[in-house]
Amino acid sequence: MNQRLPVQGAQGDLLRLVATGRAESRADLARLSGLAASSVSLRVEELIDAGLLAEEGAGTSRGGRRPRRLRLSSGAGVLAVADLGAHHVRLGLLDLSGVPIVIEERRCEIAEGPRRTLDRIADAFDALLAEHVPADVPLRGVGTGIPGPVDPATLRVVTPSRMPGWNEFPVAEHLATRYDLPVLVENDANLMAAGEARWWPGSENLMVVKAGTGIGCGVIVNGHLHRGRGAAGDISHVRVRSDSSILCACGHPDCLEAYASGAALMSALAEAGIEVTRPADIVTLVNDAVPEATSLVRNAGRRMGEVLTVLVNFFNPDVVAVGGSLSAAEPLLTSIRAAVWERCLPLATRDLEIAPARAGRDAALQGAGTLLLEAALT
Amino acid sequence: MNQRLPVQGAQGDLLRLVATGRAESRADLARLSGLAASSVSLRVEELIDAGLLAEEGAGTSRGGRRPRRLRLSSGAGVLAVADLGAHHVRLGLLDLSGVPIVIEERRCEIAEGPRRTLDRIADAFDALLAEHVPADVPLRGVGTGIPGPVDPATLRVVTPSRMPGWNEFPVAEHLATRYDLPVLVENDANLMAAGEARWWPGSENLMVVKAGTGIGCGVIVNGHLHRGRGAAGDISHVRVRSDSSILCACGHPDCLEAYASGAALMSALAEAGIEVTRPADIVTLVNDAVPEATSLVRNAGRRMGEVLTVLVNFFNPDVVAVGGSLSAAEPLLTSIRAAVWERCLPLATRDLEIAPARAGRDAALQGAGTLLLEAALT
DNA sequence: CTCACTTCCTTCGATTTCGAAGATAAGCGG
DNA sequence: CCGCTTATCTTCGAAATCGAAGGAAGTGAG
Repeated sequence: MNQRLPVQGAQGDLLRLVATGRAESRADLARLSGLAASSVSLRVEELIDAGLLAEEGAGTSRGGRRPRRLRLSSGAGVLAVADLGAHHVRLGLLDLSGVPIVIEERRCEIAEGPRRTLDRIADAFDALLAEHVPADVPLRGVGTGIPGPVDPATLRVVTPSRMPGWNEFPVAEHLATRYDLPVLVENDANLMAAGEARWWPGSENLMVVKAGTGIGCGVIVNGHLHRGRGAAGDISHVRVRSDSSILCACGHPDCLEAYASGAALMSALAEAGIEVTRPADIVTLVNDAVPEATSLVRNAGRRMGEVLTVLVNFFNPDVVAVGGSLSAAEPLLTSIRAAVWERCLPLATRDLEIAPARAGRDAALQGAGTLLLEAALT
Repeated sequence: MNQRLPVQGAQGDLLRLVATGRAESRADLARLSGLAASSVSLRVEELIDAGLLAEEGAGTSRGGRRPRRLRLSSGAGVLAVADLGAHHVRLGLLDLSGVPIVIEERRCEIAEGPRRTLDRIADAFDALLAEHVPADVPLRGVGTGIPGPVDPATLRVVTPSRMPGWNEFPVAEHLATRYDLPVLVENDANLMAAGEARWWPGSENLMVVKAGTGIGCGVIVNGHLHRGRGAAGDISHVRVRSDSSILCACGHPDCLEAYASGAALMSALAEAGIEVTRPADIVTLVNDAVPEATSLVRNAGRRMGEVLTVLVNFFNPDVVAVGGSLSAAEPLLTSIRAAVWERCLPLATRDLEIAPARAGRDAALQGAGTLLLEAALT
């Protein structure tokens, strides 16, 4: 039903390796795919004839003949991706290697419900396609990130906390009525993790924490997004050790989110008489050395670190990447690190890197691109 | 260097599918391996000629012709596996499908150091081989479980807590001097998890908790043992919420192990004037309805449940299997369940099964068999 | 019992993949 | 400039794999 890329057999694997940037030459492909060099040459030939791959000059020598560089042909197709937030949507077009063609941000109230929101996104896609993509370059896939849990089996939104009207809405089906293409619907933190993974080559196991208004987390195991039964990666409703007791929106007391999320920090600041409207404002306050803000952020980092301690011991990742708008506040990362180093097993922290996210603002869109390419090739 | 099984190419995959019990017929193999039915027939023919596979009667029809059942030939080889504890070792021989040929338990003090201990094990292997295996049936691999952390890169023991003389000892190298074969050295909880995984067909993501003298945990992700950087699965040194403060052997206060391990329960019972020597004795007390014991076990279960809550939200497994000698105490599982159901996200517990381990006492040996077969086929 | 249907397994020619050998194209040291 | 080394890529016969077709052996409905 879905119009997939016209590739068969081993071609898909080769195309994927080039698209994800892991391979740049026929020799790379032979090494990474496990195929014989001769077979690789044959398939690459076919892919070039089909207009999907292109040769582009020579790469740098590694001591012998220089490789002939391969890249995805710009006519191979584009992907339309979006990342939905509470009050805005970030969306754009990528080529098949995940490189942005155009990305923009629009206001968009998720509370307007799924139909209007999704139609707005689709309209925006159509406008961008008309403006930025030649008519003969095909759209190969459509994907969106959702700020709530998505059931991977049905691609529906399930029990979202701040998305009235979205519960059990069949997002993928709705988009599929407009696009006869592979459709991706995924939690936003998961997309961010998938996007971040490309920036940590060599690291197979990652935790990616999104510290923004809420606290999200995505998990990469063996280079692939781990979904579990659909809810994997949640860390925001872990109970933290505390003297006081705050009731979280989820109905349980003392969730991490109630202490360390951007939303929690903003209300704590309000109580101290400092009004802010976005988590990014907290970063500004910290940079301006407002003591209340710094202390709050440090506290949040320590609490997040205590939770991460458990998960680092258990999951033992290579990297914990911290992103989201709050992550720009230096003391956050410092406090997370301190808590994890102090409490974790030496074996677990031996080669662990706790670092700022590398993918930047478009991490989720890039992740959507990666996963969509996978879907279009399978 | 290591004498591997005389298989090449696709033969290994097919043999593995039969050995692990996932395939019983050529048709199964075709479905699971992705090979064409004709290719499967050819390879199976070769494996039968090589004496590795055997045909054995007919299976049950699924609505058409009955399949011709395949099993590993009994002459294909045996595996020698051991599971080392603090004061004893459980060891035996398995056929290549992991079915026990002979298993026995011997006293053995791990504190005697690695050389004497490992030589004892090897002597026991040799004796069992001489007695139970015809001389023309080859030994295909040797493996042992270690009650401490094992670095998967070097197969050495690293910073074990109750194994004097073992730190940094190259266990695999030492065994390899006696056996020119694939050698497996792995943490005991990991082996147990690998063994348990076979008993949960259809479940790809498992947590296996071993509640004995200590608290161990192994993780199966996508059907494979997750090692992380070598320390994955540790849950015993997570900080628990507590009014009091107990210093754990690891140097940190309030580790789960200090509250909920068999060792911790035994010393708590001793304080109440009830002397026991093994965690299994606690189970007896609980079954005899000794109130102190029941209350302690219930408390331990609750604490373990609180820790598992975090991990279930994060990892979102299909199954949490609870084994180890303490797991025979009913209230343990009940309290774990109660804590997890109460606090976890509905999406995470929707289809979650928290159940007693199924593999029984030989779980670790079976796991060693599974992993060794893998090693012998790669 | 017969007939339609399903599943299992094999046969055989077409296709794909492999791998050894060689051609091509660099870097490097004298 | 010239050999020596390294790496990339192609050629071509051998081997593995595929897939369509068909035979074998069962189930179930009428």
